[in-house]
Amino acid sequence: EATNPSSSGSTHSAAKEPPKGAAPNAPRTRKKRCPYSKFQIRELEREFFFNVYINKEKRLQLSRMLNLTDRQVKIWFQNRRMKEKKLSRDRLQYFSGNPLL
Amino acid sequence: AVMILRSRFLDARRKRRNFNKQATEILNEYFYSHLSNPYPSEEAKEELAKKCGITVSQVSNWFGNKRIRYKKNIGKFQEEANIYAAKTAVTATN
DNA sequence: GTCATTTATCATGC
DNA sequence: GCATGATAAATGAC
Repeated sequence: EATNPSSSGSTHSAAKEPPKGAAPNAPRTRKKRCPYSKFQIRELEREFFFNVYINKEKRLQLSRMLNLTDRQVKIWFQNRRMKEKKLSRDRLQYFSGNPLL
Repeated sequence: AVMILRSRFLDARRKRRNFNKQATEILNEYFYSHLSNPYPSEEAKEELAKKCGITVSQVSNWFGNKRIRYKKNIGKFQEEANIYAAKTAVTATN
């Protein structure tokens, strides 16, 4: 559980980034989805528990600690808020709409 | 008792259960009759959900999976496409 | 920022 | 063993 199953611990450095300017042709390949490690998830969840919205300062700090880009951290918080909202909707429907089985 | 329900709810999300045949029929019917634009509106999703006895989120999941899996291998779904095309053709003539 | 979506991955059914 | 439904990263519209 301690180590990162995703190779090399870095989820972005090895990934493809748009060429710095060498190739004007831009077939910007979508970044391959890379599941985060347990450690990364735990730290992200820990910060999410404190505040659902993360400021830029803590975001940069977290991204360095977890070896993620600030963009990845930002998007993770966005997705996490959507997940929380969906969980609330499902809970509401589950406990109100159905008789207790 | 509440805790039992709560725990059951929490891990019930990824405990997959296949939809019944009738629900799959309804979803496929809509998908193949809107193959040029298989993106049901929010209202259409709600109606499909009610008819299928599932949630709107499940309808969205089904269409998301269906679109990409169809696009990724059209040939595999050709037979299925013909079946529902014929079915909608029959209902159209009636 | 939200939010529908694409894509890959996960977990289960059979 | 794949089919299938749900979830996790990533993108883009607005």
